[in-house]
Amino acid sequence: MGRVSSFRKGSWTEEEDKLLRRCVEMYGEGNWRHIPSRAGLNRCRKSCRLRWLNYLRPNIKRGDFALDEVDLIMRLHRLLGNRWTLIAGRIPGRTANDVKNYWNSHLSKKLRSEHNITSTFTNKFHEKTHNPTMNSGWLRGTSKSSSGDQQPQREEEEEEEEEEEEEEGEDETISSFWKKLLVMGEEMETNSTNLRADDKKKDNVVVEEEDDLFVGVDELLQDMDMELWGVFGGP
DNA sequence: AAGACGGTCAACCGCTCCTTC
DNA sequence: CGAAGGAGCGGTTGACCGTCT
Repeated sequence: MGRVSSFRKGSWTEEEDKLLRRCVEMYGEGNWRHIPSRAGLNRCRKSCRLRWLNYLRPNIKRGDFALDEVDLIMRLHRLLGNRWTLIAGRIPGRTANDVKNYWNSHLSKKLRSEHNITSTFTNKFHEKTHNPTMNSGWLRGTSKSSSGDQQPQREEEEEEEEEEEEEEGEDETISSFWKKLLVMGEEMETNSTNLRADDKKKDNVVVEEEDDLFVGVDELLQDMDMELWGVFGGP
């Protein structure tokens, strides 16, 4: 019904920020449908939510990314692909939009230039990590479409890939690596779902839990890296 | 000095997923 | 079980700013 939206668009004013902040502090996060009217804002709920999440929420870090943050982003992106909210969830104080922007403006270029000088096998790994089917479905364990019947199919595809790889003469480290990757991805998805549920209850609790998770994932990633480098023939 | 160009970031859009009935 | 509406996500856009020529 091609009605032109009457909602205001574009940059937020200080006054609008103030109204939104006060409203969220009063009524809490969530129920974004009611926030605009409660706050007296002529903005759509999406716009309000985004503004709060990316800019107004407490504990948001601004400014340059630290080296360890960049390192973690690169590792997690290798593991998860463009799952920006999952990646941002492991980096306290950073939003998905921040991470995505930083990736697009800094890291993707860096990666591309490194990409050009890596081996053909590295290319193969990258293709798999960035496979659209994996990005859209394989980690979304809670989704209707991928919960029951998708996984076996994915495993079949994996087996086929593994067979191909064996035919190409690459050792079985690769298949165990991908199996581990799948399991880890699912575990992380579960953790993140739990965190999101908690997120709605209490923000400061989330920060603590995320810190714990941050450490856990980092250790796991270090383990993964050992295998990864083994596969790549790196250090 | 000024126009062109490229980089960054906030915000929007369209789609998918989840929840409720 | 399916439909509808709400919530959330990732991709893309466009304005702004700094640098280069």
